[in-house]
Amino acid sequence: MLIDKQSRIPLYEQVISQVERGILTGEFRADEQIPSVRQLSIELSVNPNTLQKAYTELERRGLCYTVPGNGRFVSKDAEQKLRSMRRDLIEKVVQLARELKLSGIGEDEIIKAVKNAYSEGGEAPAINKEGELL
Amino acid sequence: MLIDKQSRIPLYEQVISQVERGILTGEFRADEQIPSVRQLSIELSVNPNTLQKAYTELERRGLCYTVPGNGRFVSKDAEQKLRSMRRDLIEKVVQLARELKLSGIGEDEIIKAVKNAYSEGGEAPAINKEGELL
DNA sequence: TTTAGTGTACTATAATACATAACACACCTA
DNA sequence: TAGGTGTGTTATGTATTATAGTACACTAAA
Repeated sequence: MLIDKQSRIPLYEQVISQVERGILTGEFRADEQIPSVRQLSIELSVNPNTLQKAYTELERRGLCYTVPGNGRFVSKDAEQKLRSMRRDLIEKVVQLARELKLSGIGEDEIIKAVKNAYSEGGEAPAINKEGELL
Repeated sequence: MLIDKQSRIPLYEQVISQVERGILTGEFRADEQIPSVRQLSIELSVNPNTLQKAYTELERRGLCYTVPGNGRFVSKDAEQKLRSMRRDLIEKVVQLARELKLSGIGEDEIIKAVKNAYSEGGEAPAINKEGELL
């Protein structure tokens, strides 16, 4: 598990993403235990409460469950649920794009805006060697 | 000029990006005046101080200059400077990627991480209809 | 039973970051 | 002079994030 303490992304959100990524890649399988808040707090040098927040959210999403006094485990349908959730998000994007198209906004404009939005959040603008917006 | 007040990206950063985008697209040309802090504060319903912060940063980057009592204008070499700046950022990414490659980390892993990082910041995870990480 | 490891809950605090409000001042143009 | 520019300052409010510290209940294992 890797996190970036310099990032603008909150630590607990990074942890959520990392666990979700682990589920999708097969690193964390159904009914397998995920690292405890205390263990992970040491490994990442992060406050246990921060991890508690991340895990609570993962549980709210139905991706893991708790066995009191024992630990936290990946839900049986976690992977399926994750793929479903992400498909839904993609679908929303598609729907929005359709509306924008009807409004007369060009596809290039949308793509530029999206990539521009991404570049704003990070340090690597979407641009080629000639300095052109892609 | 469009901004998203719901975005995680600070308003002043959005303004910076929008002006830079305007310079790259030719909307703002060399020695042309850009909207004043007061004018834009009304247009966007944003506090003048927030815009002042954005414009100060643009000036620090050498992309515009101030004529006291008159207004703020695009630098002659703003477009060139912007393209150069963005080329440098791309180059940094390339350098970093080379180091990671030498460390034995696969290209796919880097790309996944980058796209994952982007998806963390927004609402549209980089993933296909099958729910696979791209 | 005891111990150690789990999750959970709560309060308080610190540290930032962001945005606004409300000024005052200097400068230039018309 | 009047009105528009930029600049600078101080104070305030708000939200978010992260930490510290503590306490409690549960379970597995020695």
